[in-house]
Amino acid sequence: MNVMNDSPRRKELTRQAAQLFVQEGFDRTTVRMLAQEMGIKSGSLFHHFRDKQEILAAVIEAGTQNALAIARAALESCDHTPEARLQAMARAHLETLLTDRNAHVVALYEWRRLDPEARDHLSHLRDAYEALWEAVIDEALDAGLIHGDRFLVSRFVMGALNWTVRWYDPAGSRSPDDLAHELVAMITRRPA
Amino acid sequence: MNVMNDSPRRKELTRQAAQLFVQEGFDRTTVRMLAQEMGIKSGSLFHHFRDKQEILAAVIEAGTQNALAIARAALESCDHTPEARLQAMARAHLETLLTDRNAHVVALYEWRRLDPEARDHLSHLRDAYEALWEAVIDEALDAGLIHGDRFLVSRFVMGALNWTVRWYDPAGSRSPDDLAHELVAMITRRPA
DNA sequence: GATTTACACTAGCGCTTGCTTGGTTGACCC
DNA sequence: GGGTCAACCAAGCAAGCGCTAGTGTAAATC
Repeated sequence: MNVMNDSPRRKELTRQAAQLFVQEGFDRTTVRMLAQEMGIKSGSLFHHFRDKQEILAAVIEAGTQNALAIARAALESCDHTPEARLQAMARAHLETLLTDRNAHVVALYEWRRLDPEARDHLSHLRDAYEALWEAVIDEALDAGLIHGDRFLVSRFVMGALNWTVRWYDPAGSRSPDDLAHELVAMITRRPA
Repeated sequence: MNVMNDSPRRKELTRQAAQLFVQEGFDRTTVRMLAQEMGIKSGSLFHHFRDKQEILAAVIEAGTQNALAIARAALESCDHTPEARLQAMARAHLETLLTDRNAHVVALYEWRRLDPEARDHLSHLRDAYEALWEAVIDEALDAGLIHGDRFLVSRFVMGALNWTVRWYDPAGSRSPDDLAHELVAMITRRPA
């Protein structure tokens, strides 16, 4: 057995699993369906993953790592004004929906299906991502760019952004940049 | 069999099912678990519901009808200013989380588990609810209370509100009225 | 050339699933 | 006091589930 390594093969299988989990939901996706999608037999699947739960954890971990990397890169390469940083974070968040949508949908919808150990491990990753957001929102509050309760504002913003996976069409006419711009304009008190 | 009636018994069973669906998720909730929670045997369940899918549809329908009724009542009893109406809608939305949280969580998380016919029927109900929101947002836009793209603003607001089921604690110190006030203040351009 | 490693296969075990069947119970009704 | 009917039950079926055991094999490593 080959558990918990980072082989390219395993990464590719994880990507394919993410798509099925989105289509069918984790519980409805059987190991036989996963295997067929991957072009192998169901028994062979357990060479790469200890059990079905581990596939879910791998999908969510990959998505969160990706989001974290994109957000960090965006913060490093943007202007250091609170408004620019706010917008960079929003755009980065929406860009992950382009590059890795399946994993993010799974992370949002199937989080509760993780067993306690995996949830514990992954919640640290997610906390790191949310900490980035809260820092940026704190700066915007301090600068007087936005007003209100720190806790509530960050929850409302995260909600608005996470909800986009329900309706955002990457093939449509609106770019992540447009959406980020509109969102920042909505919550800041200056005209867009 | 007794399908698709509105007996009080069925309503009570639906309420109990909602709780289990929230705790375990629809797919993980077995008919035996449902029956035990209801104090009957699993076979008896199919006297009240044609199949497991119909229980899910009943839960979601009850929650959406409830939300629609509360929102309509709130709009009728509030001031006719755009700001008051916006706030009344937000507060009504959050109040449904107090009175009928389980059903709403199920509607948000398990919508995709509905079969096509049920989804078609229920999406009309949901559209009616969202139409209320879009009308109120249109008024606020026309009045210059908020600015921006009509479609995007309503999606962002719905996202912020729907996301509250993830973190809002009804037993905490913040009332639905507080939250509604803060949200409206965040998106309108006047100080709170 | 022998051994190890990575990856895949076949076959199926033990269990749970949603749902059905055929029948019982007790309250109400003309 | 026979008939009706909603509500429930015991028993179980057919299908599908996650996962395991044991084996084959080609490539890499020694």
